[in-house]
Amino acid sequence: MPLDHFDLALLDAVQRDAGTSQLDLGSQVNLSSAAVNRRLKKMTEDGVIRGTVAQVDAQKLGYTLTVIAQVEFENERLDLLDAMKKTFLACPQVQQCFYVAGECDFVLILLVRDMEQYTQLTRELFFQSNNVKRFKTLVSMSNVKTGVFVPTLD
Amino acid sequence: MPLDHFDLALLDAVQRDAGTSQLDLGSQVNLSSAAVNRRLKKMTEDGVIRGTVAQVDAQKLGYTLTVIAQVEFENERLDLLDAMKKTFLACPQVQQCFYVAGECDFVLILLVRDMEQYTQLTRELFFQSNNVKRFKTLVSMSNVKTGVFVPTLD
DNA sequence: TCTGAAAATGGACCTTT
DNA sequence: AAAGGTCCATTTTCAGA
Repeated sequence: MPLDHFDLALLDAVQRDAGTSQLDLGSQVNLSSAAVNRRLKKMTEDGVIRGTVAQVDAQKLGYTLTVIAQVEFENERLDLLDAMKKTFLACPQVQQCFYVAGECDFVLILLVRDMEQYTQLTRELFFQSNNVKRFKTLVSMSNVKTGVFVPTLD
Repeated sequence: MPLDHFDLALLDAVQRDAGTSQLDLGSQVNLSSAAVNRRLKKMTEDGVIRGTVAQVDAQKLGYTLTVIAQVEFENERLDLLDAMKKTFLACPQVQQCFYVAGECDFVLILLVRDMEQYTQLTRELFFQSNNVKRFKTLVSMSNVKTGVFVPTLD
């Protein structure tokens, strides 16, 4: 599954705008629309392209607050961690979750309507389990850069 | 720009798979494809839908490491912070960046090929400016949840 | 809501290296 | 073989009746 510079250029383009027609993509990278079609199909089959999603403006849906939470656990037993992972995965307000090495165990990015919803969520997510030693809350004042763009050139 | 439950159901669906045809979306939410078309068009014009993007597998492009960096500044002058924002925005390996209140100033999510690339980046991003007091590095052992999904129902 | 034109997708087939 | 190009059928989009 080697990716040549055509593939990388296509990945760059569709990560910016997945709505671009294969004809337009073709003229951007100097390829016929059929070749573009084949390459996109192959990269999708290979799992390089996992899918296409719409990006929704969180503000406009009332999610005005982005919160970063760092959660440290009492007990790091694998089954307990797995249970926490499942809880986080199932919570729609948890937009992202990373399990990290070092001092804190999970880093969460949460999208909430207001502080009240956040405090409510901390009860459900953190205190329900009885396994959270402490957590730290960072409130984003400005979402400088967001998205899921993967570098293609460097 | 009031969003009814049809709109929310559509937003939910296109955030999961923007490739779904309007006909399919229609049968999912009990609407004709024409109605789906009109609603999607309107929400795009209103900026509720900001666009559609392809999700690429970072691992498959060789970006095997996700790093979370917390950066604290010496001097919080507005022009210096703006300069940092621009630097972070321009760096492809900085996937996300939040400016936060409280003890640390920026939280970054970085996608890097290996630790060497990260240490190289810290030099370029953090030490070039001469304005970074300290930074903390958290290495993600497991990207439990990623994406840009905005809750639609709750 | 239905109909139809324009556009986009995706496969078949042929050619080149 | 592997990959590109052209052509064509099918599907999808999207505006007007």
